[in-house]
Amino acid sequence: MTEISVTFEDGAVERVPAGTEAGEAIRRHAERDGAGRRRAARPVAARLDADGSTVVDLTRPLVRDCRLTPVAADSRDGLDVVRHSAAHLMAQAVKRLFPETQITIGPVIENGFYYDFKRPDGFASEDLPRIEEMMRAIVAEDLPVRREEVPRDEAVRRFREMGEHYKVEIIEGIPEDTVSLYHQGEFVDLCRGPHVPSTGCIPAFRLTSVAGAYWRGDARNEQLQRIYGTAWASEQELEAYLKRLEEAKQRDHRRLGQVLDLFSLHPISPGSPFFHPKGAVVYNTLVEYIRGLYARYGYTEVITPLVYKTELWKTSGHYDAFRDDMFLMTIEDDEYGVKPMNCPGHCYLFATRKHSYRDLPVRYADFSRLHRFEPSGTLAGLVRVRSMAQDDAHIYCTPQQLDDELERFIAMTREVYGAFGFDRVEVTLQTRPEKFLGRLELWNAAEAALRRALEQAGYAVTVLEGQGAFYGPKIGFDFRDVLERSWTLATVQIDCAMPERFGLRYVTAEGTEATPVMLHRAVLGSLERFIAILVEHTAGRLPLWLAPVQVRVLPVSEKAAAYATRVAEACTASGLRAEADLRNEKLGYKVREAQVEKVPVIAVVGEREAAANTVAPRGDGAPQAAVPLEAFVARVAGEARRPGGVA
RNA sequence: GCCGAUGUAGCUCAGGGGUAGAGCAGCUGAUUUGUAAUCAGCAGGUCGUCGGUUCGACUCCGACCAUCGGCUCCA
Repeated sequence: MTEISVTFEDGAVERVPAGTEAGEAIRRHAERDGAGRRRAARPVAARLDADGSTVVDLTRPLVRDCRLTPVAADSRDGLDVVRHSAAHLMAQAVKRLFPETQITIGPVIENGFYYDFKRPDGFASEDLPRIEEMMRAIVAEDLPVRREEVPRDEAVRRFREMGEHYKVEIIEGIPEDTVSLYHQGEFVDLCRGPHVPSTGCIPAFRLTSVAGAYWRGDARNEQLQRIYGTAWASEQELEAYLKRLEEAKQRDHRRLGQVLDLFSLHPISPGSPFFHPKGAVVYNTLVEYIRGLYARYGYTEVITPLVYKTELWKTSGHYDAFRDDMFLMTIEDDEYGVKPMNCPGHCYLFATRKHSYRDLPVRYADFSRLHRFEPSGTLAGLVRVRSMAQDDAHIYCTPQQLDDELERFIAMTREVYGAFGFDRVEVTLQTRPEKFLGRLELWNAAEAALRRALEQAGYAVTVLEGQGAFYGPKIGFDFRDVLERSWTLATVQIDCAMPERFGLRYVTAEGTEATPVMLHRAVLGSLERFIAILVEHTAGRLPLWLAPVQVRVLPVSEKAAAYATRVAEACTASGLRAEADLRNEKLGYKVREAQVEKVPVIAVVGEREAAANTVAPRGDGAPQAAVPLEAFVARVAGEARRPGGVA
């Protein structure tokens, strides 16, 4: 029998007969290197370098010389394998408990996996513990997992016999002539693999939720039942993950929004937040901040109607695309709508007078409230609402000014992200979708301009083909928060349709008329969503300049009440949002409450401070030495200055 | 909109076919407090809404509404 050489990471070379399984080769190597065996966790798969760096089953026969690296369960690749195998494990358990169920697909996702099933009665949450129990039983059986390669027609025939019609459909769509199947006990699934060598190698998992999902992700197709699960290399890691989820819940803006008394939602207007006084402070302070920047970046603010005849959106093209998602009403035989966006209104505003190239660029900023009839099932806190406002603006300029305008916008975005300390930003370029308005050459020029601007700004860009708006391509600035979620905040879009559809013109230097270039742009995006993201990112500890209450003065007893009031007034006189907590409570109680409400500056005053005209600040959870009142006010007022002011 | 779950006092939650309970918050009083919860008393609920079953429904059934987790969508 011919022998082959298997080279390991440590340089050791193992001579084994051709056809030896990868797992066997790893075992031999580990036996020779006792320390290594102790060091390396039990592998769940192997990386076969000579074969295109692919991760393969431990049961894969080695046929030629190769480099082989064990893949441990707790490695990135290993977790993928474990999770994929957990998905198969779940499908097997489901088939045992509910044989009438058809299996479809079951991929790995971040932190876990899911499997989509077709079952006439669907699944209830109570089914999950039963399925989990069966999964544990199958783990205990430690069934070997076996890979089999079969001709595609053969696979189709077998799955058809099993009544797995979705699998048949999937296999029929595979171009290759041979497909791989994975067996474990009585269960067989179409799969590329790799998988763990046996069902006993799936260390820790939990089923988390049931959901509906559409076959092939298309709402026109029938609905399947999706079961989500999470799987880890050990029980400890599973527990740690579940704990992280709990902690994320503590930062949820819906919870904090209540604790901090920022906003509430009421069934009387679903998806339309009520901003409480404190929430309104945050909201308005953000608007004032952006207004301050507009003064420097050359925007002019406008105020435009909330309600228009629908003719407006028939012209813009929105009516066709979004009619069902608008608040519409008929009055005196005319159909009206509440505006879901500002752009068409701004086009009318632009057309109220004749423009010269000398007027351009025109930059209309608008903080109007917008209303969109978002489907009921999609509403979520401040993140997905029916009533919202953006730091919206539309720029009309000449083609020659376009590059400068894009550069100016990127500069403003950078300034804002810098002010919030958002340093993890990814940029996407979203190109022409299948359904689009406007001329192709405009689209091509617009996409080129956006590319140019991003290159100029030095961004590494991810291109999302076909993800642009129907009227133009866009750039998205995605911010990744502390919970590793990505949010598109700023966006700029070049409009390839509206200027022509609204017949917008300006007079050129040559005395001829031309169509202006139109940009749509926002930096914060929706104020509602921005507030939600900021609250979660900061765990409710908003930056001082945004905090609804910046200073709370706590008198030690009633004897210091008058002085506490004086301190709060001194703060207010310096432009700070300050209040004195004069309630008849012990100091510890008031401190606790101020901490829970995340008031950034706590100032304790007792008889000592009153006598010395000082305050005792409480920084990061600990009391500090008393400082003179004036110095305290000056320091806090300085730190609370809104960013972006003219120096 | 679709699938699954939840809905009891302002908030967090317990209860269960015979017409509701706690803690916190609120109010009143006592306490005058030195850095994360002082004590006592009082008050507070058509048990999400509507309909059905029942002698009787907050509890069982149905529809609807809202919220949560997903799917689709997101100008």
